[in-house]
Amino acid sequence: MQLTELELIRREKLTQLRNLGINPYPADLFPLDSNSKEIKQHFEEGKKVTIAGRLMRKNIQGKASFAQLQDSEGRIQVYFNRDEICTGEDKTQYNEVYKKLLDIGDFIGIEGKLFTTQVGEKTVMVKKFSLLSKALKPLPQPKVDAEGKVHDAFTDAEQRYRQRYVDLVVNPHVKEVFIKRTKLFNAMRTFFNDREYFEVETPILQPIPGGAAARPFVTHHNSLDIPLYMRIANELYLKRLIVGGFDGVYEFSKNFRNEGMDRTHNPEFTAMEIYVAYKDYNWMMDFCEQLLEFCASEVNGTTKATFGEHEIDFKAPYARVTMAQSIVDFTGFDISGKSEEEIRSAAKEMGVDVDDTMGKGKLIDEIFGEKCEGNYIQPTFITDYPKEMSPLCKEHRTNPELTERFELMVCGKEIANAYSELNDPIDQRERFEAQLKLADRGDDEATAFIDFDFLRALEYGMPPTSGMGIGMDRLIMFLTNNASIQEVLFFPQMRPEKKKVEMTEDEKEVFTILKNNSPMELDALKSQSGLSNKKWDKTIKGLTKNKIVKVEKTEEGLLVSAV
RNA sequence: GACCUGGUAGCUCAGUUGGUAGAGCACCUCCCUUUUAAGGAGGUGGUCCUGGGUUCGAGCCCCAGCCAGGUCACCA
Repeated sequence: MQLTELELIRREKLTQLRNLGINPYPADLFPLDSNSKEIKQHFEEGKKVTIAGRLMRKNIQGKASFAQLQDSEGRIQVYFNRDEICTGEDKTQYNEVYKKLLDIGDFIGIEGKLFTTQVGEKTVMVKKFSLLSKALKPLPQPKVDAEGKVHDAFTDAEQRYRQRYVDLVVNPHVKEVFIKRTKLFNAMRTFFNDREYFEVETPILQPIPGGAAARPFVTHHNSLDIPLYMRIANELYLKRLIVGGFDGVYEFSKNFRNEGMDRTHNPEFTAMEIYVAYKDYNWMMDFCEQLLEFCASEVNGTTKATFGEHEIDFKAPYARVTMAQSIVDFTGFDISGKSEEEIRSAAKEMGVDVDDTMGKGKLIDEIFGEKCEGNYIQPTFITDYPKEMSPLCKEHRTNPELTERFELMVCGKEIANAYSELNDPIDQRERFEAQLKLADRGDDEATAFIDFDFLRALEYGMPPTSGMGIGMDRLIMFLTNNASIQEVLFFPQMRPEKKKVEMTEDEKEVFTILKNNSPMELDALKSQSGLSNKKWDKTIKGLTKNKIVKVEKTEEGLLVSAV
């Protein structure tokens, strides 16, 4: 492993610490009794505290020094004074251990008492400190100046995602995003649990990937010798539980879709799905806006949220527009009662890209997606979707071409999708079969599997039920003003890092030639290697740099020898 | 998948027709007992993403590739 100078220095310090009898990775617990936040909130002059955290700044002024300690709650200033720490003659603890052997990033424990400095900063006067864990790699050290401007921030997106631990240590705003993420989950749980809906878990490995139209990941179970799919949705399992007699079930579902990755798609993402018996989609719309209003204020302390250039407000109620009306609003074209061909040619006139594999529902969806969707900035329910694109949704009570479905749009994106669930087993079977036909016709979004066990469950009877799914990642993006899903996932999927080879192929080759004839003349070695000038130069420099070979000038000329 | 932009020190970034690789912070040494992004003085530190090519000479130009970000397309 090639170490940088900074890493070598820190490793050397490990040895020096051990020579002083200090274990840089002690096993015993550290009895902390406070933290940075508590100290600042309940500050008492002279109070004794025991705290621990990472050393994040050292500002040494001879025999005194100010430093900053960062713990899970934030940072607190600590004051190291030589004569406070070393009361006797031996000043090693301050002069050597603190000043020289402690680095930014090291975990230390501190016993001290609180005081206020002359400039009024709440500070811990260190009486005793101990090393809890030494950091061998240097952290980036962003700094904030008096005007609040950040210098040297750790900003490279690739490095931040690949090394999220570093990102979290040095970028407090990043940590804040994830705290809000968890607050959102907690708020939703509270909202559901208060209404006595029941949190459940359903299979992630499924023999049939159902409940959505998406390409699944496939794996294989050895003892059963069958393919298994990682779930793309949990809908069909939750409905089985409604059949089984639960009145309300919900699950935070990690779903997996084997599709492209971009700033709004990660191969694994989190959806929340909830199903409530004896309800319909009208009830669910009321429920949804109450839920989001509650969640937004739990997360941000207000129902308002800023997203890019938009100010959005999650305060209920939200506008409700039928899909047909929306298309009239933005295109002037009325889809009601029109045939597939009429809609297709209308779409073409509007400049919407359509083809012959598209059925009526898909055509309408294309028009809506192209012309309408992006216009809804404030939370808006779009209702009554075409039947063809909603195979799990109950037919509309007043129009057999439509379904009782809504999606909630925010900033032009869908964040929730809900139905009056289809509970007619015969209709459901026909809809699945229609999907198969669409799939055969070439629509790769149509579901190509029929879950017969799900149909069997419906045949035992499912009460009228409304269900809703919410894209948790997208919702938290809106609540934290992040345009990229990677910013709201701790560990977004990345291409694997290439590992660096110790010796290049050329270096190996040259070394092999040399090993059998060491030492040999440089020119001879060069011509035997058959490398171009440039390549030779790079190779021999690489080898000498890593102290694998040595070049010496002698009376006979340049000699290369293996080390 | 297409196009655009980027990849240089631990971090943030400069780098002139193509002519000895730079700055700030960090780090190291010395001085400094209540400071607050940055006290003073001196110093160390480089696979310029990778591989080819052009050239006397490439961080820079050309070709191919890798990785990331963005825009679109596709997809919920």
